[in-house]
Amino acid sequence: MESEITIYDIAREAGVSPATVSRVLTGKAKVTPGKRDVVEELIRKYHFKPNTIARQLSGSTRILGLMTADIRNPYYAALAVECEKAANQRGYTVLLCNMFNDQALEEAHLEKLYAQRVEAIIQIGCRVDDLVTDPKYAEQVKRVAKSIPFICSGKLDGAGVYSVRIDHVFAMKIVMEYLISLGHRDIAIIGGARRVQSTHEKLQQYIYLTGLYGLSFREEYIREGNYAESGGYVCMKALLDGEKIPSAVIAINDYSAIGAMRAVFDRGLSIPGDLSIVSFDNTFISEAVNPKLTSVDYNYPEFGTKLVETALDLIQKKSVSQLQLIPPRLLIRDSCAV
Amino acid sequence: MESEITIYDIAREAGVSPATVSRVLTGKAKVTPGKRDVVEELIRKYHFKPNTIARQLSGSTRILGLMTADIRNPYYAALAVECEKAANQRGYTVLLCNMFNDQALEEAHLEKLYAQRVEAIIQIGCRVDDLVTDPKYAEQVKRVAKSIPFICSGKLDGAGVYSVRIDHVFAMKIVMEYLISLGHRDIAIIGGARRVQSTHEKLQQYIYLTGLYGLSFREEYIREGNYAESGGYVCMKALLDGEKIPSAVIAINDYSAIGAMRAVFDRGLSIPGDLSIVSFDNTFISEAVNPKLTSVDYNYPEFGTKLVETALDLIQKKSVSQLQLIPPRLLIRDSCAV
DNA sequence: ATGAAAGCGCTAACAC
DNA sequence: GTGTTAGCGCTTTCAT
Repeated sequence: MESEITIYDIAREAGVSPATVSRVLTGKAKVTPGKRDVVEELIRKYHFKPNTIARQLSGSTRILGLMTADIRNPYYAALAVECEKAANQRGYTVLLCNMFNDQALEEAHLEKLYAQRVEAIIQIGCRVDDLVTDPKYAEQVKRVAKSIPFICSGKLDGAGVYSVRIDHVFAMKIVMEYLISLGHRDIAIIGGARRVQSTHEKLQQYIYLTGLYGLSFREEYIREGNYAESGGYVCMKALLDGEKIPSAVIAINDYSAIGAMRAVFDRGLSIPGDLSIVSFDNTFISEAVNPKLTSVDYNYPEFGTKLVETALDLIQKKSVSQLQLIPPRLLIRDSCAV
Repeated sequence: MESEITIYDIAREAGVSPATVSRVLTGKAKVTPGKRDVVEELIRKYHFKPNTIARQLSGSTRILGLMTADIRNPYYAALAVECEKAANQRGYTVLLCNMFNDQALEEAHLEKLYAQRVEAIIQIGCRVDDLVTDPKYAEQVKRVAKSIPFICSGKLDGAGVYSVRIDHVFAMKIVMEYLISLGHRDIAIIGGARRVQSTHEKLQQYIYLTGLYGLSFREEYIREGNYAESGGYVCMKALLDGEKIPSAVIAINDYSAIGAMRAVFDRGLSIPGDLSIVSFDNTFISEAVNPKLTSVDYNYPEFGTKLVETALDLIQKKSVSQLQLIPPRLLIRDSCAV
């Protein structure tokens, strides 16, 4: 481990001032070509890299804080990666924090990002997903949002933060109308929880459309679950044991869908022969299972880009709409039939 | 957005010097209880958080750089998350960089982490996976490794870096011996590429054990693929079209396994009835498919912890073995039969 | 125990 | 254009 070289070393050897070295580094000011060459030559010679920390201390950090519920979940991974790409393209670095769906970690990371002086914080998942906002967390966020723009993929009532989220009402609409167009009248929805805003919106829309199109409405066609494979399995099992088996099932996400599929296969039934399935999220899972899942795609590149652009606009004090909706689209594959 | 409060503000209001505020912040020196209380009260009152960047500039950063091939891949996600946990538990923060399997990004991120003055760099995936090291990259790493410890999950010849990796030879051994104990004699291996060190080791061991146990050896039982679902599908398809269909197939990872399964099902065959399958990686995919996959688990918590501990030992100038092997284990589920 | 002051490595305002 | 000089916000000697 060697001691590190600084702009002073370069300046001394080049016979110029540190400021000049800084100028060629930033490229923001004119430098006589001759001197510039000498300095650049030295930089190359020593493989000199300016200390990012020092730069940040006397300027902006150009770092965006990104808090995700759990990066191991493909939904979050896909979105996080798009945010990272979008940020990088715009000259920003992303500092990623995993919350593991743990509220204590969520609070700790928020403080950490603030202490790190990131220029904006983007949160996807955890308490910003709740239907009814936790006032304690809203209070905490409100405080940091006074000095740093805060953008989330859900909502946080009372904190005055910005939201960029999927239009879940529309998502449900395209799914239902697709199934209806296929002739389905007995449609169930499984796997999510009402306390989650996105699921709540979908459920509301499901009920509304059931009425609108005069479909058969049954309480037991709405089955809450844990968003995991196990939840989908349990829900579908119960559905298959019910008095009237639906002809189509909407799974709240891909995990729930594969659990549901397993329950169907266990019963010796086939998909889409005996039962049609649609899911939300369109992670790689949709492509990987057999049959491939028809799924609602959340348009991750656009979603991530919008999240980041909103953050950057806010950093530049531009005025931004408090709520922006991303339109999802249906990807038709092989899991649905009449 | 408000201007930010500093230790000077706290010091002034508390009637002490900035140094004293710093002392209560770090907790490394004695402060008269009375003064400490006043300062702590003020810190709470203003929700003051010391600027991490300034702290880093005059001290250590306590940041570990983590470069992953692609965090969307569950294998990397699982490992990255364990590294993050291990680091956090030891008072370190992780700066995550995604390389998207792109060599230009790999180089850029390496430089970025160096410029960021992380205390050590851990790389999982990309060129450290190559069987034959890219001398250009080795050179670059060697340079940064002069001032920062570099640890990887593969190898990098000539760069003098540290390796913590899976014992792939042993991994292959437990898989083969398990299949042999079940009575299989016609075993194929699909999905990986020889130019990848881990796959190369497995293939060597496969050939060795095939000879040792007198199994039927056929060139066409070794089929290279792209580590993705599509590769597994193609390989299995070819195997099913071959003159002698194997009774068991070893897939290089879970993705390849599900592709292979799809090919088997397409053919109207069953697993494990007609064909047994084992995979490596044991990501959540193994649990999610039907039948559940018997898979080699890479012991992610231990793997991640060892990676981080090695980094921290190196930071503290402790002497560490250049190569450490993590023993994998076989998780038996439902995808194998006689 | 505590304050004054130097310094971490860079950028930027200000002269020249 | 370029050098000089202040900071950026904190930690850490060094006195006292």
